[in-house]
Amino acid sequence: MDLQASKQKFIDTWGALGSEWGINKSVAQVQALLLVSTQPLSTDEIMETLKISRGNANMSLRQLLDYGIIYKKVVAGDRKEYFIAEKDIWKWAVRIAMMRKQKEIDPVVHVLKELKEETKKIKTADGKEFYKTVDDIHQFTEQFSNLADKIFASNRGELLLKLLKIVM
Amino acid sequence: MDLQASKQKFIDTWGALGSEWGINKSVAQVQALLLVSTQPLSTDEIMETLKISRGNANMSLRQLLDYGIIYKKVVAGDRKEYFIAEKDIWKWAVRIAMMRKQKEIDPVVHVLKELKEETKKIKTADGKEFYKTVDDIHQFTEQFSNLADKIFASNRGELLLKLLKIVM
DNA sequence: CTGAACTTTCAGTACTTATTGAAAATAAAA
DNA sequence: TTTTATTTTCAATAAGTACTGAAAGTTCAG
Repeated sequence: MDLQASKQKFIDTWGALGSEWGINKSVAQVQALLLVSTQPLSTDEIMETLKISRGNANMSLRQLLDYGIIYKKVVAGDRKEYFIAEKDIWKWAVRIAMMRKQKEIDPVVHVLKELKEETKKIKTADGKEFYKTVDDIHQFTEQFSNLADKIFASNRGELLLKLLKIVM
Repeated sequence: MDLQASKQKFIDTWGALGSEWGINKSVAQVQALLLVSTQPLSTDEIMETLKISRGNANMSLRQLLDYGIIYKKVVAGDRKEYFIAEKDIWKWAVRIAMMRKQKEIDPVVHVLKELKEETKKIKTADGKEFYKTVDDIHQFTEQFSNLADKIFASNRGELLLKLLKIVM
């Protein structure tokens, strides 16, 4: 199997993983393609390689730029825009993780807090049981949220993980 | 706001969270409903509360049973099946996490290994760069996979997390 | 300016996933 | 065994999500 085939396999696998975790397949594939490309790529090159439309390519690139995990690269003497991927996984993965946490987890934690607030004074058995159920989930989530922040929201994540491996 | 409304808010929030993370909304809502219910519930009660069809209710319950995060409960003198939720979040959340890891992450790790194997002997700059890209992702993933296993695939997860909070 | 090169937008369409409801299957009671 | 209650299945349909392609918008060289 040649390198080109391996790259294609990587791109396909990455697209499938993305789909399963709520990231658009094309978006994931474009990132994968840029990750394994040695040169900056233009929209047309991406369209051709992935066999996707201009609209799709453009939207996917925009999204990845919004995420902050790819960059524009000016190529001298060429009017087209070129793109390169952030290659440091500790940068791009952490960025995705933090964004999704903020967008999808934090609002849930907020609702859990509200629910506890709303029901903490209820004295019925039913009310107390509900409070406990919500509280359990809230505490569980906060514990992981804390751990995630410590690992991700610092630039010492890699070191921390290596230390954990030693002590645990 | 009364308890019933709070329960509904919990169910809705849970359904939305599920959708965002690849778990069918109805499945998530049924689990939420059982989590906040003081008694075992029948299919009919679930259909009525969540306003979903019999087919949907039945499929959702079956899936939750497959996941192992709800149980059947026999009610004396009643022919219908009743259901209760596993209330221990350290049991059910860990189960979901491990199942998804196994189904969706592990195969990707396997492909990453294959890709490294396929390309490790390539001597071109391009080949070496690809190997490094894949290797970075592979190592990153393995580090988290290890941490996850230590926290989840043991029954001391809660203790571990508390210790981490102290030492980190 | 003007026109060519390039990018963005978005209505229409295709594809995927979720849901319904009724028929078939199963299980218990009469 | 027959009847009745209950569960399961699944074809049809709805809802949600992704993708296309062409038109509109933008930018820049001449």
